Amino acid sequence: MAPSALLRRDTARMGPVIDAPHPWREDGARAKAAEVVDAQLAGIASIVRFRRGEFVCREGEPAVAMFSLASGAVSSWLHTPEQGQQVVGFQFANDLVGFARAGRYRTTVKAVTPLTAYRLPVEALERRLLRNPDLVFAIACKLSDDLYAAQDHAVLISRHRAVARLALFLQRLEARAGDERGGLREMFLPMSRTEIASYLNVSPEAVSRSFAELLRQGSIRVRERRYVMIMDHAALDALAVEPRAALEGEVGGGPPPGCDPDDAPCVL
Amino acid sequence: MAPSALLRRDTARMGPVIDAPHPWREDGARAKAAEVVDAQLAGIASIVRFRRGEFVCREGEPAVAMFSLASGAVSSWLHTPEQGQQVVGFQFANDLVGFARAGRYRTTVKAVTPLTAYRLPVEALERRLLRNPDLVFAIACKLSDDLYAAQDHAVLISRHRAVARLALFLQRLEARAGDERGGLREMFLPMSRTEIASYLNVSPEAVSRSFAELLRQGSIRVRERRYVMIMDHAALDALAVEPRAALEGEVGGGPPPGCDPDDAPCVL
DNA sequence: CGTTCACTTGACTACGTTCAAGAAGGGTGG
DNA sequence: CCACCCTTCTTGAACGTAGTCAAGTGAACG
Repeated sequence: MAPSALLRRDTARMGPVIDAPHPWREDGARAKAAEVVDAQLAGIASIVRFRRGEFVCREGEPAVAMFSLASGAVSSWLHTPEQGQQVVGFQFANDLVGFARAGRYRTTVKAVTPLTAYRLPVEALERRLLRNPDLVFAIACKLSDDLYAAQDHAVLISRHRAVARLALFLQRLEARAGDERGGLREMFLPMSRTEIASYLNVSPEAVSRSFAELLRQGSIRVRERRYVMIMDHAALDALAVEPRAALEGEVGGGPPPGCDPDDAPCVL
Repeated sequence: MAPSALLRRDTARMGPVIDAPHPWREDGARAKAAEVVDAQLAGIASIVRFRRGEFVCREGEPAVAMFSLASGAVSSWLHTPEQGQQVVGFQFANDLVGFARAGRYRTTVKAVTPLTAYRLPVEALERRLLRNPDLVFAIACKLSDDLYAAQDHAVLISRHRAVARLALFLQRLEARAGDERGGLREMFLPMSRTEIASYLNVSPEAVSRSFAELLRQGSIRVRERRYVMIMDHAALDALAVEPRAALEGEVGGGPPPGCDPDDAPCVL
């Protein structure tokens, strides 16, 4: 059962789930009692399954539906200036994919495992959204989570050493999969080395070398290439912290000397 | 008036503005007639001003309000593993900042120009949100815009040549500032070289060298360090396209041979 | 059992970082 | 108004790390 850590889902309830932390509650409160929100979606959702490697949607094509992932994992891709594409994120159970701009999908979404999802047609979805503030609010919370993940991605690929990126990546995956459980835990990496390389923005070779280095120093243990156990979190933390002078200490030193001395912003 | 390109705002109307494109309309339709949405916010907003270098909010502090920017520009910072901080985005007039997670600000927001903003206390804001689906919907659209910007940021800093990053950055700034206007246009860069460096994830030295290179080849013209005019968009495009083998062509070749031959996902 | 693709390992090159020093801009004080 | 100071920015030179090309290994599948 270890491999399913990233793919697990509460199978007791059925139907699409929009589950995100509330931005302004300090405790771990959810955006809204999930049952209420999900009931709004149950009527318009249909179950779809994808095989590994299949596309859930493609960047630039007309956006006809969104997808709430029930089980499995996907990678989200974006075209790059040089005609290639690049992984900008991974999504798992309970995540929402298929976001659109100007009526077209923003990213290409590809199943990296066998996938089960709830398909939510946009017309019906939009009708419900404009009548249920709770539902939109829950989706907004989900969106901000995605925003934060994207920002974290930028921070991740700002580490220079490839091992540092991999170390951070593995720790975040474990945090996402493990949540509350402590102790040593093997986790399943559903994505290929190539996809990891694209996400970390390093060459596949560098990913290999970084895995090798982590193995060499004993911070991780790898089985069958896709099962990873973190043996030494501290060592990984140490790698993530690089000597690089990334604007240490307080940001930019506050108001420059040229500004008025009174500190408080004026409220009119 | 050229310098105000990035800072301009429709001064005809007053009050906070939530203005984002509708995700599912192909034309440039807005999320909702702005007047309706903004009227909801007018009652709870107060005007605040910040001087250059002042902080609108700080990462980790209790989130008491959000801010709708009326004029000026800000930079958003995130702490990095090595105790430093890093620019994850720039926001301008009509943008929303001060997003939170678990009751605390997610980023540090710093004014890079004199700033005017509408302050929206979270309690009042949340009350309005939970009663006005249109309002939440508009904010969700804004959030997805921010998400896309963050993803684009990741794509931007995936270019390894520093000139490529700068070229892309300048083009995006111009696109954001200029919108519809064609032709040569000088634009104002409100942020410092150091902030640009942090956002592009290169050293300040590399930013200098990249500016020098763009100048040398005549693609841009710079005045007083902060006024830039793009002379040759094609040259900048060419720089942004690097030889790098970034997974060219179709992503990952579709379903691997191991999968069933039938192509369509099964809809239950 | 053979073929294919993904992954790994090795050597060379190139770009950016770093360290160090110098130039320029803005603000303050005289 | 000018001179001074501080900060920011620019330029230069050596090092380090990842990219690239190339070959080799392993696994998965037919």
